[in-house]
Amino acid sequence: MANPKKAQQNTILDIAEALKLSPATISRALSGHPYVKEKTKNDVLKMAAQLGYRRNNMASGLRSNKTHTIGLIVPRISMFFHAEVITTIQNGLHKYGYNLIICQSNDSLDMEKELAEILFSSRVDALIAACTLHTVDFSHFDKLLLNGTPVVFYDRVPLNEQHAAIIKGDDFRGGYIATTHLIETGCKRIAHISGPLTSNLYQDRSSGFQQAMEQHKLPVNKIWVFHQELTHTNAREAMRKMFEGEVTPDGVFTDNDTSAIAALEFAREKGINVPGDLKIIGYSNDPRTSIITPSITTIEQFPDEVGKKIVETLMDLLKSGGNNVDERIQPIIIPVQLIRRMTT
Amino acid sequence: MANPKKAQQNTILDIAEALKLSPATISRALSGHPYVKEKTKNDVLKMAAQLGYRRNNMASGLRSNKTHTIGLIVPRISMFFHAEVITTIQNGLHKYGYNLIICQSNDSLDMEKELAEILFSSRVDALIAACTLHTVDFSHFDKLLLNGTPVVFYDRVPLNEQHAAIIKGDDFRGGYIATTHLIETGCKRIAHISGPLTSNLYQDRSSGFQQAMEQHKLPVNKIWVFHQELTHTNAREAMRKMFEGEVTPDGVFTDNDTSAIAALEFAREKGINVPGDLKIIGYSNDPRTSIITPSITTIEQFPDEVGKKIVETLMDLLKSGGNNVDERIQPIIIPVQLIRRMTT
DNA sequence: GGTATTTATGAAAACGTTTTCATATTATTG
DNA sequence: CAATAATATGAAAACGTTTTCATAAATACC
Repeated sequence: MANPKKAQQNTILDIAEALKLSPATISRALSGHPYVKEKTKNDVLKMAAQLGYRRNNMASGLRSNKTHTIGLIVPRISMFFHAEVITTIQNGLHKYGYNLIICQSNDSLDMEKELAEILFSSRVDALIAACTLHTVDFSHFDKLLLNGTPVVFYDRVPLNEQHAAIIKGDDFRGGYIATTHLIETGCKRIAHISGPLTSNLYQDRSSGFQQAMEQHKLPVNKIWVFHQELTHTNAREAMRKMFEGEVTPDGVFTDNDTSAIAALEFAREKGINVPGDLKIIGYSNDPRTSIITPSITTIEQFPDEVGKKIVETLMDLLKSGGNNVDERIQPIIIPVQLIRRMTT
Repeated sequence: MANPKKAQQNTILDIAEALKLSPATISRALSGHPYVKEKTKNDVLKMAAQLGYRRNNMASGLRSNKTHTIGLIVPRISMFFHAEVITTIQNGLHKYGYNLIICQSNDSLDMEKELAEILFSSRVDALIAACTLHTVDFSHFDKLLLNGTPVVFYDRVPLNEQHAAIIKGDDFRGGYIATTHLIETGCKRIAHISGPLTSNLYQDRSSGFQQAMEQHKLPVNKIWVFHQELTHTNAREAMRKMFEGEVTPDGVFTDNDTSAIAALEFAREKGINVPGDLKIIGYSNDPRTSIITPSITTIEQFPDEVGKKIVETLMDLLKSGGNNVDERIQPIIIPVQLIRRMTT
């Protein structure tokens, strides 16, 4: 068992002393510098293992200005989409020898700002961020960018960012195909439970919704369009309001699956036949949508693809060392797909 | 917008120069040292803000040997229980000025070992770990402990660790009350779909199961007891095997909710009446269990409490600076609770 | 009013690496 | 075989803080 008396850690100097070599050579041997004799290298590696040596990342990072660490800011890791993206990113980065510091903003703008500062303080080599719903001004990321630190935004992204990479789902198309699907399955009176328009996500999905409605010459009933935080209770409340009216919707498109679940539960309780009298479509393909009865039609966002693209982009940016930053980086759009289930 | 030309960062020396003070004073002013004039402190703070100064954590950490960063190793962040625990930990630590590096082992022992090394390299002030199912030997954490770095294990924990703190749910009692509940609702032929016995979790839940059965003088049918990775397909396969036989179970206790869901789906497909002919109880109170029809009875583990206790314990350990390590730290057991739903 | 104490600051060392520069050794070339 | 190039190593500076030690200024005490 471990002896918890504070033990001083072995450093590069201990290896140097043991082998009668200079610390410089040890450093080179450990980091695979070409100009170091094969034998020396082996000796060093062996001695390092023997002494249980482990590089001190702070010393290394301070001197070399590289931390091999990448920061990630995300609203909530418990959201299915994000959990998947994060896992893909982490596994991807690991292959390149990078570590990930995962931080949650809890969808609070203040927290997001603070986390950006903290990650800057930690001198992460790059930053990945999925912003808050309320993030309209993205200037708290400027310090990183100014410093030449690559920043990749995904999901909730800035609209006019010159220097950061942007990766997002095709939200316009998502909104469009969801709405079109409702129309094609016979809906005439379609409601839209959407998120706040401060976020590009809901702007785009709303535009998609609008365009599909227009194209099929269907009127958009304004009191059936909600822009609100996409919580279970908010969605329920929206449903309650709509079904108080004389004319009620025969289709509901919600911008996330939690709201779709709430809508379905409301319908079940009120004895509204789904999909007979009311069709429901959600967004994100949360595992819960396939488990509930009836299972919910939704939009798949391919978190895996998003994650992969983020890693790929990041590696490019890190390799180019902030050289190609002058050319405006084009946003990358990941396609979406309709997953048809029993609610439509 | 940000100018991406590599800009050198402002340091403590820039502030010192601007104010004609020494770097030492700046450092003291910024870290709230008592012996610094109020006016000086204000000047420094103002100038720091003006220059957009942010402490370099690597330099700071290297010198002071404190990183204000805590490492977390977890099998998967997407597991509901862990996501909740992590969120509580992160929010809790944030209040004390600590940051969290979240790492996933993907339930791979090799990865867990590597992550422990990496986090040691980063000289985290402490480590929190929920181990792999296959972690039997915990010696890869010894280097941290040897170095005086506090380690807190939770969920999947070592059994004979002298120096680390241990926080776990009451798995024995969980197994016991789940089984007892099945018995009390009339089950006579109870199956147990459990995880591998390498992990304390499933050892304890199995013991609870055994004891409840014995106490009620019910026989344990060995071919109805499974120890396997708790995946959807494994659980399905177990169900298939059991329901091939002549005598079939009238109650199934599964050690996680994914398996319970699989069992329920199997029953639905085969037209087995739940809870009439078969009762099912899961473990963890995953949100999916309350959404599925019929909703699944399960065991609540109070991830929030676990998270809070972890933070509390950690802060104690960090305050005491590894002084009270000689007294064996007692494991902390968090109570569990039966959540009765429609499958029993 | 002199001594002791507290408060406030600076100079310089220290943390553990990496890297530049210099130099020594070995290999290659004509 | 001399001259050049490539390989291999070491000395010392550097990264940006914190902290120890020293000292100066202000305050308290008898």
